[in-house]
Amino acid sequence: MDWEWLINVMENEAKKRNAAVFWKSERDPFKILVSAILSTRTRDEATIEASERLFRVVKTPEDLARMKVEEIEKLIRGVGFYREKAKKLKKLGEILVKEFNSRVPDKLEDLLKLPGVGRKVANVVLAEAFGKEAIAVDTHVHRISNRLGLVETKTPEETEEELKKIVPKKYWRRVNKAMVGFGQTICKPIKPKCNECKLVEICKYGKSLLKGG
DNA sequence: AAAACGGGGGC
DNA sequence: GCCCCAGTTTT
Repeated sequence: MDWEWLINVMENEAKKRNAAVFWKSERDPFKILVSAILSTRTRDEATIEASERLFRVVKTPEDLARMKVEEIEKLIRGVGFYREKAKKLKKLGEILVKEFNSRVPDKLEDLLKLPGVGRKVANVVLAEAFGKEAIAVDTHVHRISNRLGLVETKTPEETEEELKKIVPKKYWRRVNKAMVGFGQTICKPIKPKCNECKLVEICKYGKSLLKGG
């Protein structure tokens, strides 16, 4: 597989169609972490709006720790599970202050201890906030990897493991980002735009459609 | 391994 | 209005 080519195609399509990516042009690990938690089961457009409202008030873990849950709730309304997330964010602030010196940890095991942080969020933070080689498998990455025929997996965890075997490490971060943008714009869950897709010829799913499936 | 959890957008 | 999308946490 020519990974450079594959990733380029996906990146270009996403860019052309203005895929919404919540961490775009953000480099503060704390803000990336908070946005990533907000993004759980929520589209990136909604995540971006809520993040902007929240970050007008919240700049640091201390801010989250001292705010009332209801205040946080109001600011992040619009994302899924916003009441749960408000509680988690307050707790997140407290934990970061108490146990991590108000810094976002850069180790997977530490990140996974934080409320609202699972594998996907943790890997986004590692990749986007700390520039580490990590693959964050959300439903886009999972779906596209399987459609293309890169992997044949049932769970996101499997997808992460399999991708790590076949994708050269230096491409991990780009593959990550590229597939999310590509999934939002072309390779959608329902009605993917295979007729506009530059990858149909190499895509297991696309080829099966062309045959008349 | 499976289910619970809540809100928004497309048709 | 109904159907579909989107990870973490708990059972």
